[in-house]
Amino acid sequence: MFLGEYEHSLDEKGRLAIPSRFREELGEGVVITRGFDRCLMGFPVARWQVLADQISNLPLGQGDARNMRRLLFSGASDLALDRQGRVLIPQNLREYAGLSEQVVIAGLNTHFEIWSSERWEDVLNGLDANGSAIAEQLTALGI
Amino acid sequence: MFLGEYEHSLDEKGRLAIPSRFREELGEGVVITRGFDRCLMGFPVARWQVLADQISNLPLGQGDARNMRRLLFSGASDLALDRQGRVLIPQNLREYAGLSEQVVIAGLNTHFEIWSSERWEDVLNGLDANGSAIAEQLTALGI
DNA sequence: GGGAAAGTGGGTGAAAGTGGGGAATACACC
DNA sequence: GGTGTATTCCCCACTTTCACCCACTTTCCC
Repeated sequence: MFLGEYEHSLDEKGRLAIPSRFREELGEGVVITRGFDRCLMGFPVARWQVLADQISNLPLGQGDARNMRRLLFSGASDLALDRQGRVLIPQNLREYAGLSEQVVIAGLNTHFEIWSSERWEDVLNGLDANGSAIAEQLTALGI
Repeated sequence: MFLGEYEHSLDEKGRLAIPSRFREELGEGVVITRGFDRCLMGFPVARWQVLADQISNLPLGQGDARNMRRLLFSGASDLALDRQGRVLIPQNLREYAGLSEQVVIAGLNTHFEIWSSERWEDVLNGLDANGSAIAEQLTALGI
């Protein structure tokens, strides 16, 4: 269960410390890939494999499915944490998500996302504006 | 069953004592999330997981649904109680709910809410003002 | 009134987050 | 083939934060 919002810094070498709460659930490795809306996604290896299988089984005929595969697989890399619990984010992924020094790591229950601080601010601000829509969706779930 | 209204204080370290009546029902852990109207919500872990699964099953394709998940899960936190029955409220949640020293914890049967004392006052006053409207809604429900 | 439990405050050692040095490897270039 | 640069993966070290423990005061209940 990945929960919470963490503001960490990307050092000069491009390393990012994974929140300690996440490390246990990740075990040895983590798969980082491109996500939607110019963020990166991180998965435990086991979950990634399930997801990868599902995507691979989508019909080749659908354009959306093809693009989904391009997004997910071409950017994916299986990374190990160093003794300090950090991973080296590949440069192409850093560029994709526009990561600079300040980075936000956000838990999303089954996986987590990595954002540049500025973009993350925008996401949160955009949500405030749509607060009522969220309330409605939650009500539909019986909360 | 979470019932009652408790006024507790948030200490300098951001810790909040959970009312002892609630502790048994929470067991070891509690999940605190952003709630509506700038309060925080607290759930027993088991109940939270039911909600989390429902939300996680929303379609990934919709931008709104993605953003809703980001708001909910990034604003959630799985916390353990210390031996004194307290939890450390993460700073981003403290800010969201505007918590200062005086805090109100209100039972809502299935979960509980955490308010800054000032805001809680406003809520109660609002109830006075809108009492009749609320009564009408209850009547509509056959209560 | 006495005892237990709840709420509050604070100290301390461990762990998290951060920065950087240096060896090993890969790569391009001369 | 040799050299120089860049990258990556190890360490180690520092600062800050947090989790844990202990102690005090107040409240509640018998």
